[in-house]
Amino acid sequence: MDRSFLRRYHASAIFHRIRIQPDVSQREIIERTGFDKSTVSSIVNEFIEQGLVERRAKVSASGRGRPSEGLIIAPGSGLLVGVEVEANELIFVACGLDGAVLAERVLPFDGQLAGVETVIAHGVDDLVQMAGSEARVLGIGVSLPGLVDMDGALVHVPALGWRNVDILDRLTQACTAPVYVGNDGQATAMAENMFGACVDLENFIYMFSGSGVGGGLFLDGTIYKGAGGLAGELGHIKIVPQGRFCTCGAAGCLSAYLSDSALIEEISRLGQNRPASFEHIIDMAGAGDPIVLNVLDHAGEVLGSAISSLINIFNPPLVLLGGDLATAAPYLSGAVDKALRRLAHPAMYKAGIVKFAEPGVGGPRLSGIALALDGVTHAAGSQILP
Amino acid sequence: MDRSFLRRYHASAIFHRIRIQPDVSQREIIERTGFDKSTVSSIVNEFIEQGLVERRAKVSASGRGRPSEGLIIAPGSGLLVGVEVEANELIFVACGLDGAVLAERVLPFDGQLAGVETVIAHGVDDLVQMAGSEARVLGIGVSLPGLVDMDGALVHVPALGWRNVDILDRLTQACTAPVYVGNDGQATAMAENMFGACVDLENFIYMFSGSGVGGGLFLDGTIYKGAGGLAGELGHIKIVPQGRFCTCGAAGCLSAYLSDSALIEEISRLGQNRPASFEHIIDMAGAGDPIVLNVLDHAGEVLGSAISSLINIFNPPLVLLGGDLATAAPYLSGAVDKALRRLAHPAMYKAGIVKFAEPGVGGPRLSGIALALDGVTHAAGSQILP
DNA sequence: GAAAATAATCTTTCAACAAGAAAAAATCTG
DNA sequence: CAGATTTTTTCTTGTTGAAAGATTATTTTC
Repeated sequence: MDRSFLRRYHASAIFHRIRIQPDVSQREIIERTGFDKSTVSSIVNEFIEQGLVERRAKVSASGRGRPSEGLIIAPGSGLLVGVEVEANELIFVACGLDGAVLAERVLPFDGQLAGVETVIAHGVDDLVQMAGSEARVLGIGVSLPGLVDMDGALVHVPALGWRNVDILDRLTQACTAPVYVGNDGQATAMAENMFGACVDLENFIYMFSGSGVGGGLFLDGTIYKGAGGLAGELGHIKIVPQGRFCTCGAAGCLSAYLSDSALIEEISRLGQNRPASFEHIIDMAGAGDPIVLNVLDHAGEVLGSAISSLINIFNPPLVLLGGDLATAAPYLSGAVDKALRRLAHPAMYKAGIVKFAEPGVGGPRLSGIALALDGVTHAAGSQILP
Repeated sequence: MDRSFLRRYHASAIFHRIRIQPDVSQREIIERTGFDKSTVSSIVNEFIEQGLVERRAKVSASGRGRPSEGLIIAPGSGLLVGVEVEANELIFVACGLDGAVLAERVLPFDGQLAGVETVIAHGVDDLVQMAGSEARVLGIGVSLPGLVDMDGALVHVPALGWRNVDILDRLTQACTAPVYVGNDGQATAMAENMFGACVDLENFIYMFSGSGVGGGLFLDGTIYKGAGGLAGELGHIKIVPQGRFCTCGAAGCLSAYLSDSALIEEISRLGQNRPASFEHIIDMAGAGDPIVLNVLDHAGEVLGSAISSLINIFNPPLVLLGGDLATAAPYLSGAVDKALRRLAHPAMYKAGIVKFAEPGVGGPRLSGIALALDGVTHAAGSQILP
């Protein structure tokens, strides 16, 4: 820990406070963070000099005394690009440092490993054109549906069959701005903390489903990565001894009961209609298909059991469920709640501790942006914050 | 984070470095921690002035140049007392700040809640007499076999039937030295990090069994307590859907398959001999009792499944198994290893990632001491470190 | 218009790290 | 054996950055 650690810590906290609470005054920052007024004043002025933060008169004439001045992240002070790599598409999002979305684009993706870095680099360039901002691209965050180690290498992407790809190196070569990569579960958890349902929460567990089941552990204010960077593989919690086989090679994993393909398999095994996709399952459930409803109910039970383990392990104030879990919320939540009441430790379970994310809002689409913003504000060598 | 945060951080790191590596030189500290030589010199000298640290000429004349001076924690610089509360006994240990055990005593315990604080306070006083040290008692750490919240209140002790006891307040009233309380699993994990198998490990998961199954999560250099202080209840991970009933009220918990009483039940259900205790089980296993061996093998399988979940969740470099799990290691490890190879994610599983603690050594007996030392060196208001 | 209230800044002080010189204490070398 | 060399530790000086208090700025209230 070197000399300027405190300065960076304070600067980062103040920056994010302004970001998540636009129009805060210095006094509010002081109250909330407990930092000294001189510290806040000095750092805010440094930000303003850099052009990172702007002041504007507060609309609300609050009372007597000198009115406070609102602080906002200067909209044109920098550009972030987020890329979400999925099995069959690439989602590009461009944001200001304040997290305001400026442009968005989805490209189909064939899953070819050869040349991905070029495809992504071009996609980023095109999106920056579209965004039409003069601001410099400060960081590119790439969220990946697989295991990403501490060095930014992809260990394994089950959905695409990739193994041992030094994706960070490749992307850094191909792109002109600094690149930050990460696991999708971890990145989405970060996004939920930065922009979504978990702003101002110091501890929560995030879990999502889709082609697989993943998650992120947000502990004491940051993503917990574990010794190798791979922590948070919540889809491979064992829930049934000698249970169904999973893509990871093991048996009885949560993912083998909850992923889209697992649900599709189970529904087609029990009935005569094979759903073509997860959206189709939701349609069938909406139409009242009893087999689908039954399968989803059982999935909810299994999910509730896994969540109760997580609650007993982490004693979290919130477990947030996203991705297709959030989409299926109406058909899962009953069984989940029932399982939780039965299985979670009474001292750690409280009603409302498990929430479904708003489908489509905030989190997932911004997972790449979260990686970029985290990189830009925290990573060593980044020059954005003092 | 106030001004002296860095000083405290540095002082704490230097103190513990000297503690776990007696006879280090300043230069070694500098190399290991990366702190500046001035910082180390200044803090070490402050310690020496306080009488907390002593210098002594190093025996090994290493080479040419000025020989380094070895630093040790001054043996008489302070006394710590650790108390471990168990279902039927109280274990008292007195140590110096260096962790050297000076006295030890075990008292039978009737499990009565009324007056425990007095019993413990007297036990502490007697032990301090026995230790025969002039040093002042700097802290008393009390390790409790139940859920301890952030305020030091006991939420629930299943083995004793206690609920909602403000044990910290009571003990603080009864004792003359500062008291620190904690959950046994968390405290033992701390002890393993301070004195045992996990010195210098930043991340590991500790799990133990006995009258119940518990654990501690050591993440990024500290015990993770969760939002409410209750994190680490690894005994209540669900491993079997609709499984055996557990003392926590749920079903299918690991504890219901692995605790001493669960093993006793299972063995007596399958055979005609009911073991009187866990020690008896080990004797029977040693004698080659096929039923006992079979039950332990199955327990190992179940344990391996739970550990594989933990590995997939935390990506830890080590999972340490203590308590009666360590005692039963010869009869468990085969099944555990087999389950791990089958169930843990190949990217996160490495041979040797799961270890059994040395039975009786280090960890458990020092769990109270770990709480005391942690309190004395980290807690706000403690005046030992600057 | 003066007083009171509130927000932000400025000035001074102090703690703590940082860098380099110097001192201390040994070994090596000719 | 004397001086050179090496290594460890301390001392001196400089700089950063937070803490505290006074000051300034800007409003409302009376």
